[in-house]
Amino acid sequence: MAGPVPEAREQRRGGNGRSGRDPYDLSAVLDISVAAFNDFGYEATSMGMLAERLGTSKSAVYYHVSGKEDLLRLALDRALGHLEAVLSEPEATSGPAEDRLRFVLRGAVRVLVDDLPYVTLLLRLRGNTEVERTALGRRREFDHSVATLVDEARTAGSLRSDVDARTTTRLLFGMINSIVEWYKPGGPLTSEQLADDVITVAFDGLGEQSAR
Amino acid sequence: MAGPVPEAREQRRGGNGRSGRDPYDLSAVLDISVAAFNDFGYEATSMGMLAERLGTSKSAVYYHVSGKEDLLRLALDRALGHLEAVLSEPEATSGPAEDRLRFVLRGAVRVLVDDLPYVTLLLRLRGNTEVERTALGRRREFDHSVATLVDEARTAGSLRSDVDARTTTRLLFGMINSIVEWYKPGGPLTSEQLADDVITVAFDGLGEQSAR
DNA sequence: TTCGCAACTTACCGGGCGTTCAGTAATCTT
DNA sequence: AAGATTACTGAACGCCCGGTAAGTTGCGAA
Repeated sequence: MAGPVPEAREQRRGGNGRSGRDPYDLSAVLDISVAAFNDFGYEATSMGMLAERLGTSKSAVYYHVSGKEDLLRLALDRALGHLEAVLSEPEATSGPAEDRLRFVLRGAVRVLVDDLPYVTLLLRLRGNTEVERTALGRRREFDHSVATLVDEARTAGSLRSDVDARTTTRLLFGMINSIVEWYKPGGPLTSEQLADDVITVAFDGLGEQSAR
Repeated sequence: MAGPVPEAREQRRGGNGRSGRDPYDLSAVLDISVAAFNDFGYEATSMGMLAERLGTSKSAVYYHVSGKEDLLRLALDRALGHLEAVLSEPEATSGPAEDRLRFVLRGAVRVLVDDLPYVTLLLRLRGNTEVERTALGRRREFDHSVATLVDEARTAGSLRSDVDARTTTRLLFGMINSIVEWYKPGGPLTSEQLADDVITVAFDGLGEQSAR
């Protein structure tokens, strides 16, 4: 339970940095911090624990970031940036509503898996500070965009209309977001296969296969 | 942002207690504490904040419970007890696998809604302390029981078999558990209607209605 | 009228938290 | 070789946390 995590040293800059002292760079500090935040929860993770995992001192961390909250802000920016990028891709902005919806869902699963720790952190926010509330606002905007897509697909007749649209969207997100709680990269289930499964279950349900 | 929450006083024992001083009883303290834990997160909620919401002092809280962790343990016991009770009901233990699965899912949604704050707290645990790890163990056992049910329904041919059983179960739980993040009791959506919607979407999917 | 107990209140404690700061060694620049 | 810069170290700071000890109040019982 003590001492630096093995990967910590390997995530240092190595020989390609300007210094021969093998220092940390920001992204290595961020990676390890986010992992710790997810293990213990953001509030329950102390700067001392971060330092221990990084194999340095508390004050060394302050050379790279301005504080604990800054670390959180950087991490959330990354997760949100990548999620929002999905909505900007051409396949998300033109074509039949159902196709755009499927593309965005697939993209969301991809980002979720590629940036798993970062998105995990985002999805567990409680909104205690201004940084958290800002991030939650951006997340709500993303959700809203997808909800609009669901609405359009419903109107176009691609989605069932006997269940409330808002409920539909939320159950859909619930399913997708839950991935962060159990998906382990490197396991037998690839991210592509996972995305396929999500789309299949979401659109066709768990019941025995129909002819669709 | 300061002072006791209005409901605090109304949740006191009133005239039916033994004392005429209108004291708190344990369940009122628990209700308000769990609400605070959900608002701020368990770690981020201090005993001082709880006292403020209850309209008393920190040490008054210690008259009712032995500490912060005790409060957590009591709350988690309640949520887990009610969830486990669903599995013990006769409709969950006999009959066709698909019927038993539908009954348990419906029951889980019912408990989730009836004990919303308590189950919310349970679903957000990180396992930092022994109390949390014990609760997570019981929750895993519950999940495992439902996973077994899913397996049986698959074997009986009631569920699709082109998606991995483990993935199926997890997406199913993801959908159901997400309810705690958005369902507001007293709104237009009743808990019965919600349970119907969950079962419908889970089994038949979001796609346009088939003939099933 | 006094007693006894439930239900507190006020005052406090040690400890860990996030953060700061002065100093320093190693390295790059000139 | 000298100076500037990078990347730290170690010791402290003040604050607030969970928890406690001791005294006080209000009310029912005798």
